[in-house]
Amino acid sequence: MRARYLTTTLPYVNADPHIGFALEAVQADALARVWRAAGDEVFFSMGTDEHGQKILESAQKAGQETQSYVDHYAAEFQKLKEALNLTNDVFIRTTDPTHIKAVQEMWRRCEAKGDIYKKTYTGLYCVGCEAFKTEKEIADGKCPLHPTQELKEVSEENYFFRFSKYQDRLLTYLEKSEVLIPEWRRAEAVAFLKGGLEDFSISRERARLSWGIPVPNDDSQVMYVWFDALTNYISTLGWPADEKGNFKKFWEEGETLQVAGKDQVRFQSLMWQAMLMSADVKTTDRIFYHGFITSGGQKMSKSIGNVVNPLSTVERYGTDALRYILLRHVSPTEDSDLTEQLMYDYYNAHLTNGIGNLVARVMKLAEEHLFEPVALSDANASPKHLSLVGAFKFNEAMDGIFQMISRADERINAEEPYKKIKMPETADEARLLIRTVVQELGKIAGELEWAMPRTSSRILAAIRENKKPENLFPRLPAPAVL
RNA sequence: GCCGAUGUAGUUCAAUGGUUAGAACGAGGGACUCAUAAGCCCUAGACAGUGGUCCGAUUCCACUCAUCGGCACCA
Repeated sequence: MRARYLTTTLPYVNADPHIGFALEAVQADALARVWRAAGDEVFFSMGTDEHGQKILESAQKAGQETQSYVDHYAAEFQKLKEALNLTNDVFIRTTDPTHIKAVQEMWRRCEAKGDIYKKTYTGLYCVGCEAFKTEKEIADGKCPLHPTQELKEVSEENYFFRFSKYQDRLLTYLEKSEVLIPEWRRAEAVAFLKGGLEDFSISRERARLSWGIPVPNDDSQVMYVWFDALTNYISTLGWPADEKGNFKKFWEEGETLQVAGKDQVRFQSLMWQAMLMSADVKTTDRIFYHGFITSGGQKMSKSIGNVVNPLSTVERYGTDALRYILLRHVSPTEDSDLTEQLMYDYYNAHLTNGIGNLVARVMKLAEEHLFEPVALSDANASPKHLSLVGAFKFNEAMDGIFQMISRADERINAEEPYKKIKMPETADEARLLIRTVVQELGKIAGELEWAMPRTSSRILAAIRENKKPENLFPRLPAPAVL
């Protein structure tokens, strides 16, 4: 048994939960469940990133107080826990007082190391947006949102983090195996490092951006979101006070794993690790980067109308159906496509016709012909499947489980217990066969716990009661054609 | 433009330097009936393009094209 720390990234709460984040959450949850099943002690953290310019703007646009705006969205993201049946132990919000204190302590430590200094930052400022614009945001030298106004070159004093100082140590960090998964993403991080690191700004003038964590001993500045948000990975454990000892147990002495999207390499594997080095905190052991979900071969966007919303998908298909789709039909590390039609096909072919129908046919036979429930030996996932999940091969583990379902169906067809039960001379043989397939079903249920927990327990309950349950995955009407 | 990843049947994926490139969904056909008109069996169907290395390439290399990510202050 060992202590294992697991976290997703914190989604930025200026929009509804994205299916890509649901993927990240479900992958992390699968890992947490598999580890617990193996006897490990797991600390699984999730949360929301709630500070910064974009959120302030979104709140203003919505005509809401910033705090109540973020409260609303934090609640939306917490709904995911129920909707996806997630087993995260904590939900950290970057507006939590304990997080704010932790970030300020992080700041003090980095400052004490001489890694925080003040410098004049000059950028192009759009008066209309009341914000600095990055090069990418500027078209033809103008802000696309306010093309009639000239951008102003504005300077302000900000604090900077001495990122450049950590170039060599980061290179060394990246040499360790499995710090980046998949391994080939390392090249990207190394290339970034070798391009030379620039110190990054970690504060803004409070006059321009009020929605942030105050900089210690400087009321005129608030922290920029990066410094704030990244610190959540340890503030969630109670760092620095660590009254419950979770930080020591799970971060310092345990194994740490972060799950993030493939666009996060720079932030998670470089900037965050440099901050940890500066604060003399252990770096993250492993960071797993998942791929993106596209829809119809394109990035999801409201204007295209191809957005797959996780909450409405759960409403239509159910929690375990979405978990199933994300774990089996989405590649762990490559981009994958999901459309209404694809999800409907997966649901029908494998859940309704597959596991759902198998449970119905087996339990009907059992209910009618067995005199007592079949006793199950402990239903646990097989080591083979557990290790596949532990190696982030969620889809391969799922393939293995669904092969067991096919084999059970094949067996029933081949051995025909439903026919043999009707003839007195083969009735006993039929009952034995039925017991065997019920046992097989129990095994399948045990295998499914980490992936489809409710389905797993419903199957086990049906076996215990020796009763055919309500259809697990009812047949649904086809989706409207787009 | 540079770096990395991906490109395999209608669709979603897999494998492999060498006999017939696997599977699932969908499609067509068949025998059955315990089950959610489900399940089972059979059939048809593919290696992005060009060039190279090699006795032999889908697999290795180069280039082209397409998609995605990165190339720093949007997280």
